Amino acid sequence: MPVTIRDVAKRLHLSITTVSRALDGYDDVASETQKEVIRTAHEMGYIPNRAARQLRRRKAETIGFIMPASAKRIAEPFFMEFIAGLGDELTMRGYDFLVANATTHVDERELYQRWVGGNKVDGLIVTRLNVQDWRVQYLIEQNVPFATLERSNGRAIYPCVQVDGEHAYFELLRHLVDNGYHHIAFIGGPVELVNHQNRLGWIRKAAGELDLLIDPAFIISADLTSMGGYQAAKELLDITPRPDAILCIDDETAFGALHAAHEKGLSIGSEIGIVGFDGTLESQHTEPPLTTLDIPLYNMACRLVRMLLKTLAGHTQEADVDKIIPELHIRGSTHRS
Amino acid sequence: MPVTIRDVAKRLHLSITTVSRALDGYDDVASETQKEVIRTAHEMGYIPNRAARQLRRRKAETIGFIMPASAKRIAEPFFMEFIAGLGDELTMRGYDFLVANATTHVDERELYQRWVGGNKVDGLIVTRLNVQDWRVQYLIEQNVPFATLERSNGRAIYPCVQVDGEHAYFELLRHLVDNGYHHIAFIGGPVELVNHQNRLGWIRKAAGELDLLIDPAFIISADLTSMGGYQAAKELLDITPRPDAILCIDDETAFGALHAAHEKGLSIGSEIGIVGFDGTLESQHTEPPLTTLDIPLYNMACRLVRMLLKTLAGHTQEADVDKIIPELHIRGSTHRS
DNA sequence: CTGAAAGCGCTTACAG
DNA sequence: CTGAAAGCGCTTACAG
Repeated sequence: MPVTIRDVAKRLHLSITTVSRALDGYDDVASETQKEVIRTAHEMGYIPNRAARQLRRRKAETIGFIMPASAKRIAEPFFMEFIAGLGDELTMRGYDFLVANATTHVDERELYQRWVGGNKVDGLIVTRLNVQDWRVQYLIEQNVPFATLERSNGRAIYPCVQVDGEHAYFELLRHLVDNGYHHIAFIGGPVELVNHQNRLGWIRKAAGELDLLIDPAFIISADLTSMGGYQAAKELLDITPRPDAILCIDDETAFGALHAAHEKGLSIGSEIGIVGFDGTLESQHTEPPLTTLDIPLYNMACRLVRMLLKTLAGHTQEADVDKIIPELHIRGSTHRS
Repeated sequence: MPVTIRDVAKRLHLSITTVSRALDGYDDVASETQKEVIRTAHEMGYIPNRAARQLRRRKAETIGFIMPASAKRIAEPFFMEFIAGLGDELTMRGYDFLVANATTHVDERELYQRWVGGNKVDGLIVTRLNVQDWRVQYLIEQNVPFATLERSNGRAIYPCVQVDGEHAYFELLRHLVDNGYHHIAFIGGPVELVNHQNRLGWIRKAAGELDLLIDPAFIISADLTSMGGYQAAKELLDITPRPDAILCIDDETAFGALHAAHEKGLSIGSEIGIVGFDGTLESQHTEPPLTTLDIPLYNMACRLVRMLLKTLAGHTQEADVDKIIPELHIRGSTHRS
């Protein structure tokens, strides 16, 4: 039987009201009393029952994250790094972190409804946004706070962290051109993905400025997995004449592309350049190490949490938007020696 | 304002008692009434408030998983695959899944206390067990149900999934010998890890049966990350004469070892063999693809959940132990052509 | 500065 | 078969 506030009160001959207030740091409690209460509670191993507190306060002190259904596997380095950031920041602030992923049995929409309807979470973090995103709409309708990685279209205001890759892609393309790569291909994800459109847009813009033509046949969609990247790259490499540089929407896709290029017997870094996005730790250890645009995923996740909690606390000024500039890491996969 | 059980009762001119019972499928409710209630509740978008239910039932309907502090990063493919399995199985069964990881600010023990003391979880999943494991002790003391991946020493009974790699390692070593590898090295993890001891034990046993000597200098510990594997492998490869095959405690470590071998200019698969453990999806796409012992992490996680829920339901017979036999996947990293 | 009391939304003996 | 009532462990106006 866990220790309750009543036990603590009894021991001190106080009312539960006072104990509760002392523990919560109200200033209308004698500081002598407060000290006593805190000490005794600690001694007795009192830990507030969360369910009771939630019920009474009508707050869950919990933030949720639902793996986007588009994610074939949660196991992508991207998500783990991101989730680690969310979890750490939330834990540190005394919040709980609820995670779920859609399955064949339970779909994404149902999960949102469960959590929102059941008052299980005070807010949500949403990633992998689509240009039109029903999740954003739903949460706005339900009046549930959330923060997102990237933004969908529309003028709704909500806190988000956005990547601005324009300059980084320009740098990347200039590096590629300097190293003799001229026939650029792109393996993206589903086209409705904000990340797909943005990254492709930046590539096109940079290509324009550098007078590079991008063959439309060299723009292709995969599913953000290494297997998808592998298959897409195989297709690209079968085209004649074939591209000499493949930019991938993320590192995971690039891992598969590396594999395909090796299989074709191409010398990566001289005959073919391959580039990822995210700067995952794994990208340092591929053969050859992967050129990538590095974004601080862990920190981005922490920032999202902070933004969301700020919103919950009601300190919402206008739209809270954080811009992240990716950093170009040039490695062996694009380096003609 | 969300719909409560009271709203549903009012609408139907019933008491909340009856509504509650109808929804829970008690058999002392007229089946006519029950149908009505269920239909109306659904129509009105009623979703039970979890906090209230938890408080009343004194159950959280939540299972927790705390990332072991020994994990440098949650971002390891191993954990993601595992967590995906836990999450899917729990979500499917209507349970919530709480995740946390220790940080510099909040230590592992504190997290356990928070969850157990605060009644936040009904049970826990524990991984990466040590030979002596305080978590197991603590949970037994607190009388909190849990299930583990691998077992610590001692005779306590609790449900667990265990890998039995004896045969698979024998097969692996025979394959290595057949391919001309004779100087075996092992990059493990912290020595107190059950996985470290078991895997090394199986390797030693198989080596004995095949009359291979293992140089003690070739047994070395890293930290289960690719960076750790990279550094450890560099050290191993500097020894003269150097090992010609490196078995790693997991795939992640092996990724780093591959990198180190490439850097040294060794031809992997002919001059040096490298082997992982886990069979992560990433292992298919390394250069060369990685020989590994494949275990069905996702399924193992699902099984653990089922075992744990069975325990919660009180169907605990004797010790519930599942044995997993790894499958040897021979790939280019150990294949002399 | 402290306490008695109401109530968050459920579940569950108990009575009828 | 149905309902009135107690209570899970807290928080928080309100009174003193």
